[in-house]
Amino acid sequence: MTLEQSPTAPRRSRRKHARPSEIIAAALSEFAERGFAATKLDDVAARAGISKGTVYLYFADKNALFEAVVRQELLPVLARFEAIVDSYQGPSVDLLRGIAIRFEQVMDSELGGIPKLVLSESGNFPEIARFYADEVVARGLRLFSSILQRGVVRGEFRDIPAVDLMPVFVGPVLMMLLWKHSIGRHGNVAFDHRTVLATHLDMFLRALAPEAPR
Amino acid sequence: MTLEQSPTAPRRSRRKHARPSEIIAAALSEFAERGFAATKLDDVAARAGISKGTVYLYFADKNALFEAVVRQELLPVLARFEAIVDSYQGPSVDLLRGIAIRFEQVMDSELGGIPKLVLSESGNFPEIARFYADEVVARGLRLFSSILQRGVVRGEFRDIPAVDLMPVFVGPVLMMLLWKHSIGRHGNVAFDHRTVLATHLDMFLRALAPEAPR
Amino acid sequence: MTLEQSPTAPRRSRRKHARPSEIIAAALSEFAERGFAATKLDDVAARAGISKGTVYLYFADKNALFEAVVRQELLPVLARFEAIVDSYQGPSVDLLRGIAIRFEQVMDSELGGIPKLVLSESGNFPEIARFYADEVVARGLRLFSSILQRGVVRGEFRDIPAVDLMPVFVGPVLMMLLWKHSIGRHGNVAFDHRTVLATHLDMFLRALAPEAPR
Amino acid sequence: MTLEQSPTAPRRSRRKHARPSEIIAAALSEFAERGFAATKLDDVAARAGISKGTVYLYFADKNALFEAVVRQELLPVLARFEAIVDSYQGPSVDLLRGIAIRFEQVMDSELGGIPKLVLSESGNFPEIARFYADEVVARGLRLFSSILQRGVVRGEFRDIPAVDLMPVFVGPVLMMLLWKHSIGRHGNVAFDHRTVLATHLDMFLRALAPEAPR
DNA sequence: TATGAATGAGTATTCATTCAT
DNA sequence: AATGAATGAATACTCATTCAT
Repeated sequence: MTLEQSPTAPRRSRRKHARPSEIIAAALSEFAERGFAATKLDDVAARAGISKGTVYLYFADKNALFEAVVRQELLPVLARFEAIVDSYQGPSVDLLRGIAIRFEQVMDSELGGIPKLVLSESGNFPEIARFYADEVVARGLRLFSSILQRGVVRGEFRDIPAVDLMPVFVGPVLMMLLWKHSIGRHGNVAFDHRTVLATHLDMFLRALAPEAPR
Repeated sequence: MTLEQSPTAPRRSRRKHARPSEIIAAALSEFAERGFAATKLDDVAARAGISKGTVYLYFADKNALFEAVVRQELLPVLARFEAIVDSYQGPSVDLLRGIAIRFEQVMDSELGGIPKLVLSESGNFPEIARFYADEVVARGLRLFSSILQRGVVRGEFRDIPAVDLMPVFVGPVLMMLLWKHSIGRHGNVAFDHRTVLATHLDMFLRALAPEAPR
Repeated sequence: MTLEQSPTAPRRSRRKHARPSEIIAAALSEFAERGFAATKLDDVAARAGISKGTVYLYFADKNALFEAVVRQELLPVLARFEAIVDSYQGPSVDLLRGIAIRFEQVMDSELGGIPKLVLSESGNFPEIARFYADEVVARGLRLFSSILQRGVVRGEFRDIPAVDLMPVFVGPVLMMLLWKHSIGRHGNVAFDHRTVLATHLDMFLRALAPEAPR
Repeated sequence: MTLEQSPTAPRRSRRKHARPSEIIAAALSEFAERGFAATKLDDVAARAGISKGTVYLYFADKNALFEAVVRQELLPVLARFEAIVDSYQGPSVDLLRGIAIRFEQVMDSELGGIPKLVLSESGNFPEIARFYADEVVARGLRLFSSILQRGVVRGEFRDIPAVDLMPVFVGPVLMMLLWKHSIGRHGNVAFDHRTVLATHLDMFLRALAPEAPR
């Protein structure tokens, strides 16, 4: 009888605060899988284990949910990246390697769906696109720029404008990310993350190294 | 009888044959802008200058139209690339440069929207994704591989597996492409195609060059 | 065989122009019966003999339909009243009687539901209320005022401000109208239009007559 | 023990008994403003200063609340009117004047919204309509009839059937009432209660007066 | 009693698809 | 061939009602 007081009993109140993020997580999966328009709130709710109406207790409408997904998931990641760079002491080459490795980790989480989402929906959500461009990409660019500066100062890197270099650095990583969340799931072409990114990093650092002195 | 020679008569029948591709072109623009689900056939028809019902004279349904867009637009481009590579004679470095430049041209055409489209919709169109992976990417990989081989044989390139290298080569190009067709339209971050891709090519070739002999 | 060309054949094109007013008529009935919020567009469509979607070909949404019902049905009636008054020549007493009789006719048509509707929904449709106040009531007041003036000039009526007198004249008529479209349909109290309004008119004219000279 | 004498303790239990009528008052305002279907129980609860769930402690459902609003608010008023008439001694003309004045007072209270409500919702609540017709209107008619009788007996009024006369007497009053609670809130037509009703009463009594003997 | 989180039936609205002209 | 009016299935969103706390 007393066993009925199982540890899951206070489900209601405990879940209350978890709800928004549970919903966001479910929504991210669905949006990334099908895109905004093709995602049914019914499915989001089902995946979150709640009913349709409950979604509306926490988000005004489908758009607001979408925006929450993009905004709330990305910023913490960026902040973590910035913290790492700020506190780092050793050689810039290792810093860049560390960043690349963490990128891979993000890629393997559900978070990896967000870039695909923003890309796909920027036509329908100009504000999200602007947010992403100004808050994520621009911030990422500053971060990348500071890493480069550091390397240049320390004589480890050639001095190339960060705006021109970032797409070169990010492009292959992003491509693998998108690949994994879209086409890569089907068909028979198999890229191997590890070796691709290792190759990329090797090439990138090799090409960034200062000219060998004669 | 003589009326048949009116100047408008031939225009009609001429258009008759152009219709499908006019519709495909219109559909590509709309799909790329909004995604499959959010695109209304009304808008496609309007953009093609015809009525909604007419679309159904040429395409069974919206899905068929989408598949036609992806299939019919891409294959000719690929074929052209293959022809170029097959007939090329000079140094591999120049070949790679030439490919990169043509890539940029594709990027600037409406065709650039297709990768974004396939990416976005692969969750909803597994067949398209498979088609793209197997017919486009795999074929592109073979092409890229043959260029690399050529360079290796001629002593111009280091010998690195094409599967690992292609994402490194394509990633930055694709990224600029996607950027241009999505986020880049909004916000204040401005990448410059020319310099980014020039930087990329320079870095790539530099890193691919054989080790300088001591 | 040739009989197939029955006179109902061109149903499609003939109805096209009739559709909006058919829908408005159906909507008036439903709105008047149940009120705006409780009316289902499905029911409106069914009553008009069309499908739900068709309503949206002619009206942007439920609100627009409601506004069309109120606006398009009332103005013609008002105009007819004004025309009658303008062209009338005889004694003002008879004019007033004529007006009252026509009022009764309106009452017996579906149009009678509109005042009830405007009344009921003025809280939710301030614009409709304003339109009704300024375009219908104010115009009616001017009309009533001109009739009164006429009578005063001709020595038939005492001189009482129209703003104060109109509710006295209209109130009983309106009450019978509302009664008929609402409570009167239920319960066991039976007012008889004819005698009530005859009594009203008699009382009104009697009270409006100039003091008998001593 | 002594804590029970805290000043807040009695307030609570005092309110406990007031709750239903507080809810009814709040509901009346909301129903009158928006109609039954468009009224949200959330808003009623908020206006009553309680939570939505609490409404269900006192009323089975929204319908029951609506019926309570109409039933419980009207009957006491009617009873008061009847008491006044029963105990009145003086001239019938003054009685009628007194009734009219009290009518005005009711008009200015929230109670004035009830007729509008019953009118608007009689289509959806036949029982309410029947109740109103049989319990309120019929009873009012009896009341009015007894006043008339009194006047006729005393030689103050002409003898006109009450069924025909009541709408003439009530119509203008009701119209001002409805006006105030609906259209009159918007637009620029301004009727002045006092003078309109004074005019009405004057006209009515003048027309009801017996023919002057020659 | 009182709360307010959760539910899901009910509706407005959209849009791919059909088909009479 | 081409049209565009008509359809109705599909889906976002609301809100009365329930119930664990």
